[in-house]
Amino acid sequence: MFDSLILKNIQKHISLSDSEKADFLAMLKIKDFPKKEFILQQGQICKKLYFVEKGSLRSFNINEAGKESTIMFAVQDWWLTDMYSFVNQKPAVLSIETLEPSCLAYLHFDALEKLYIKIPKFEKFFRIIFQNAYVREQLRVLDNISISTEQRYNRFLNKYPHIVEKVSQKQIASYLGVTPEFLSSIKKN
Amino acid sequence: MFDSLILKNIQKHISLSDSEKADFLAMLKIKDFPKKEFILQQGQICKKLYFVEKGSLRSFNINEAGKESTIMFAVQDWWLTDMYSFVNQKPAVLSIETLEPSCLAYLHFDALEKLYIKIPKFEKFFRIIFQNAYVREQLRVLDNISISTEQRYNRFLNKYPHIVEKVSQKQIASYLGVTPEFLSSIKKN
DNA sequence: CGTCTATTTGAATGTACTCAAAAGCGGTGG
DNA sequence: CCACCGCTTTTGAGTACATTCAAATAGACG
Repeated sequence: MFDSLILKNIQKHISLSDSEKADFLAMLKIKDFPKKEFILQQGQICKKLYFVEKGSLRSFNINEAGKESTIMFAVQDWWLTDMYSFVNQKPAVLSIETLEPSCLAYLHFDALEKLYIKIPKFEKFFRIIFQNAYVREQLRVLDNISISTEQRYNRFLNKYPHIVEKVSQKQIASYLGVTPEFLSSIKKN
Repeated sequence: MFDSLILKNIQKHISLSDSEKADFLAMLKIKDFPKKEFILQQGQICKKLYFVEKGSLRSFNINEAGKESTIMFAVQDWWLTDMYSFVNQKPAVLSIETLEPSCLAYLHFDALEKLYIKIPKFEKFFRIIFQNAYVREQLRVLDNISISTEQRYNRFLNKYPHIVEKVSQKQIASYLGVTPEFLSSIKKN
């Protein structure tokens, strides 16, 4: 069987028989989105868990004061959703938009629940995915509270070179939690 | 069968037969620790996943500049470890110490691996635990980059009243990522 | 009671934001 | 292909937020 990118991603952590692959793919949907398309709007209930087959996206929050904060960028081979909204089925904290024309595979909330029952190995798969996501966010918290903005900017450049290519300075600033003006002044030095 | 706190915690998300409980408990160890005892030192390989039966703990990092940053506080009914070190079996980023005399249940890394195989339901359990932990950390990142220190302090007080009772101002400051002097000046207003 | 640490206070300094304006850049339509 | 428009990036001045350092006060604990 030809393995799409998402099957390769899954098989980094669990192995699947051909019939399991078929069952999984039957639940999966694939769709193309143009540039700057919103796939989730803050306040909606998030029903889908996305995987980036191609392209790039950004999830972000706009607070009461109107301040925009980028939570994550996602490029090819990344999973993405508003996890808070998805797992609790409560209004989304985040909006998600494409940064360029993108192809997304996704599982509906109900499909994932069925998948966990039909192929319990997926519990393991997502246990590992969430475990890694938890570690990643915890290390980001540590960066946020322990080092200077300049250091965090440099770490971002080193850690995510593929993302840097695709996003604006303004968006990086909103990921770091500083103003574009201040990030600009950092670069000068 | 009498259900200890940890069994109750687990059965919030999965149900266990008496024999499964017995298997699980056979892998679990329980130990008392005095106040201010280190259960993990930054740099060590973290071999254990802890559950707080009683007491309270703090995980924190000290960076090259000597700055101490609190990553989390854990009270009764919380799971705790250096997840980065535990899952990757690499040197710990964090130290963990008791804030008061505490009773901890814990699973050794190898025991947990066996547990996943023997009772696959635990994949589901920890999938949910890590999913929630991921959401929690992501929301903390959002707070860190989007709102003022004063607002974050107030949210901390509201969100974790049981923790506030047990920790010093200095430790809260290091959780928020500000100096104790500055937190003191915030309180004055 | 004495010691050690936490907390408060204040002055000086550095970090980051706000606001406004200019310069740069990319996409679109003529 | 060029001119224009809108958005991003830069620059700078003024202000607000946060740290550093030092010293005084208050609490915790043996």
